[in-house]
Amino acid sequence: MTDVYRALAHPVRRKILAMLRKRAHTAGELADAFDLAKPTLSGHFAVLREAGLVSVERQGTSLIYRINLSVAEEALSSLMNMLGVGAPEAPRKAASKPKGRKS
Amino acid sequence: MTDVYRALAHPVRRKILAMLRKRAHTAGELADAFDLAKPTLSGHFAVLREAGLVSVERQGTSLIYRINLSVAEEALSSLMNMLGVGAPEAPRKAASKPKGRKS
DNA sequence: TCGGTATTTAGGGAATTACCAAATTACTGT
DNA sequence: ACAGTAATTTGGTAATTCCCTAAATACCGA
Repeated sequence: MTDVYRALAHPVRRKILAMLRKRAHTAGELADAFDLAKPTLSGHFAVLREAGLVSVERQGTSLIYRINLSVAEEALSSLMNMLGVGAPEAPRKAASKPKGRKS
Repeated sequence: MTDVYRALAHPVRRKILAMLRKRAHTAGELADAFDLAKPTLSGHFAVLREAGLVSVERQGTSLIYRINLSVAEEALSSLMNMLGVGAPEAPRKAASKPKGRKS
């Protein structure tokens, strides 16, 4: 679980996950979305892979990255459990945003 | 938000938050729960403070730490939003089976 | 004000992270 | 086999993280 939080701790990696949530992307497509060298992005991909947050499949010369939602949701569950807020198992209704009553 | 994820990325800090969810603790009580030197724990407290995840109040010679649930829940919301979990606009994409986990 | 308790700050070392350019691997079409 | 495209690995440096011991700060009671 530490690997997952660590992976989420970098803004570039969070943006990669957000892009992958919409659809799968090749490594090159993802790399083009950032103003960083490709080896740098390749390193970020490796962190996401090691956390289990993405999976990869070769297609010709390209590598297709996909988000692994079940792992990401586990992190979410763990966080919710730590905070003692409602579980995601049965989100029947749209969860309204918490209104903050303590402060 | 990066500060919050960064703070969550260390197991000691996550355990501190879990302890604080049950009740407020002094710095010394928290430090006693770990096999680490007190200055090390003090550093972890500082990371949590800078992320806004905890607040602190002096009471005599002790410092009382409390979890700041609203900030933690904001991180939760952000994560849920990033994953599209519990959100009204879930993508209806048929998830193709990712067969290979090459690693 | 002095001594004791609680906690942080200062300073330093080992390990990790983030970034880049250059080299390498994997695949495809000819 | 050769050249071209896609992506990773290698090797290097600067910045950051994590942990420690020692010193400083804040508070309290006598």
